[in-house]
Amino acid sequence: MDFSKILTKWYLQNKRDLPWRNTVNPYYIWLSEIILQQTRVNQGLAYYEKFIVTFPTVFDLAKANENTILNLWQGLGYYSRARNLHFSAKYIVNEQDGKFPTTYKDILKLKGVGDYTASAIASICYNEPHAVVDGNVYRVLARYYGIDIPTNSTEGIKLFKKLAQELIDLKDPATFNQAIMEFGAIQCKPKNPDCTICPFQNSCKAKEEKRVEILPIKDKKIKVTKRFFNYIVLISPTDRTLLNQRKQKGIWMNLYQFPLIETSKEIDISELIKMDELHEITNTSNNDISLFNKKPIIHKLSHQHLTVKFWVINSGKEIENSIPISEFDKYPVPILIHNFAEAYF
DNA sequence: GACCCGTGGCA
DNA sequence: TTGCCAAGGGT
Repeated sequence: MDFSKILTKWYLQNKRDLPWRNTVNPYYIWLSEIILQQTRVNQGLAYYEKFIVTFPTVFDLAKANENTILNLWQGLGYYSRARNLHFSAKYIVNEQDGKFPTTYKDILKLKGVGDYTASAIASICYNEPHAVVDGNVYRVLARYYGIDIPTNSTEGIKLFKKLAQELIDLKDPATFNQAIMEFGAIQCKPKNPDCTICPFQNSCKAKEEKRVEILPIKDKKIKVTKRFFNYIVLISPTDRTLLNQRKQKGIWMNLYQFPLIETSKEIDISELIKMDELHEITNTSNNDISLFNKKPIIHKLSHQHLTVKFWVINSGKEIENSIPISEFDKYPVPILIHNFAEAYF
């Protein structure tokens, strides 16, 4: 039996029952694929269910406010996915008469859709034989063929796409694509795969050479920037607080947060009260300041380590442009801010 | 081509 | 505790 045959047989016996596997509606498949980018199935599942209930059609998604969409996306990370999803929904409705693109080439034009996602949608919904290459596929192929070319190098990206494209079952690309990803997720796992029950145990190059644990190779470690955040949580006598929207490019774009004072190192209260930025925010000589978290919160993002302090200030008077604390949940916020609010409010 | 973008699970 | 990595894509 060839690779595709063995793989498909394994898949039909071992696949999970996932909601997006019961439809070929391109809108639903698109939603699921965007949600699952760089995200584990278990983490994305609840978000998929929320989205299809809240936005049953692309028209519902297109006409929603961005805040509503970001609010539903809250906690999932990589928020540009949500902004691009909204942008593309509006494009489909306003410029394509609400009709989802039907070819790989046209699907690829959607913002937030790259080669992987276009291949997934085109194969699952329209039976186009474009091979998907995600983290699972890199791992399966690197091990099966014993390839130590870095998967994130230009050469690697090209090579693995070519290999996947050669292997794909032209008669049923949808099943092949989902099978190889599922195989990578369940059987050919990153750590401690049980090769004794693998259907490829007699043909896998990495198994033969005892290199399963070291493959695939990935080069370049990402540089992590350290930043120091001081959030100023103003509380008015009538239980109102101040939120700002992050408009600049960078992390958490378009999400909300408390007024932020960023410093080059950790600061204490004596340093804080000397800062002009603080007085611009409080609009008064400060009086009632307390630190919420005695030990700074270390919030780790893929490229940044944040050291965060929440400074709570009772303003003693009304706050301009403030919002009722009771309406806090209406605003999309980073999980860091959400966790603070959960604990404090 | 290099760098940026979140969050959570796991060993 | 730390590093890895997850159904990637944009700039």
